[in-house]
Amino acid sequence: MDILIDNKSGAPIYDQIYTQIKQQIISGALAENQMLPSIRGLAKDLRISFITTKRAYEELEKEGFLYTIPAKGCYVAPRNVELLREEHLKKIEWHLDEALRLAAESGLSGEDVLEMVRFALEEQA
Amino acid sequence: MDILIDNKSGAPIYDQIYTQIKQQIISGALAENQMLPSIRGLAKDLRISFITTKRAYEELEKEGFLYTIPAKGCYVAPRNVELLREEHLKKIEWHLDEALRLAAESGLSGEDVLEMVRFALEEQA
DNA sequence: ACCTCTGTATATGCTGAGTATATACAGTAT
DNA sequence: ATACTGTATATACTCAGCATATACAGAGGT
Repeated sequence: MDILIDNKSGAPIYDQIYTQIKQQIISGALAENQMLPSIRGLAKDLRISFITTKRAYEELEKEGFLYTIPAKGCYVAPRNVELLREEHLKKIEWHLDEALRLAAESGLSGEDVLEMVRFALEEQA
Repeated sequence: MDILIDNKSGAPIYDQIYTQIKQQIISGALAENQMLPSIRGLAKDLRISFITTKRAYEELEKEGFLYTIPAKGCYVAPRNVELLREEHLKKIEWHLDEALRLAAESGLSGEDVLEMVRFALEEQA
């Protein structure tokens, strides 16, 4: 497990850990159901509090990248389609929110936006 | 000039002022070169510090929505409002298209997306 | 049983960004 | 002169975010 903490990076430690592990899971460098380093072991390795590694793991678990068995360890979650769907949904929601925000700034109503969506749908078809 | 401050909204006061004036400029409710209420007058009106109204005006000026003549007043910047609206519209369309594209990839129907928009609209309100 | 490993839960200290403010200043107009 | 404009600087308060120590509870090998 190679995690590098860059103190100059400005990014929070827990976030650096979160990002690097997430990448390794997505890239397949970490196999499904493989055991991850313990939050305490990794913390000792990086010379930080284990609460910080725990936070990174919590974040990853919340997003479904790993699962935890108390008193045993943390494991890479089997990557399923649902997970990717969730990510997609978040992106879609973000785009819609952004569109609505801009619409509000331009004085457009929600109904106007709905109309634009219907129009775009017809275009597609 | 009708500005409403909602203390329960959670949004900062300066931001509420900023957003409402910006909206009125973009929508055309305020004409080009029209004089805006003085930061002090508006502040007195809203019963807040004039520093807060100043901050809203500063933000608007930084984005080019108004210009200031010291010791005289603040004025709506001459600006092709139509052009600005067009830019906004393009952005909105792009976001919607992007959302629809991702939705299609996830196997969501157009009606699903419409439902998401309606939901987001309720959330906003 | 015991010790040591695992993850969990709660409470604490610190820091920085964000928000709103008063007060003193300087230019314009009547 | 005075009554408006906007400007500049310094201050107080709050709150979210980050990292932490300490105390707890279950699993497993010696």
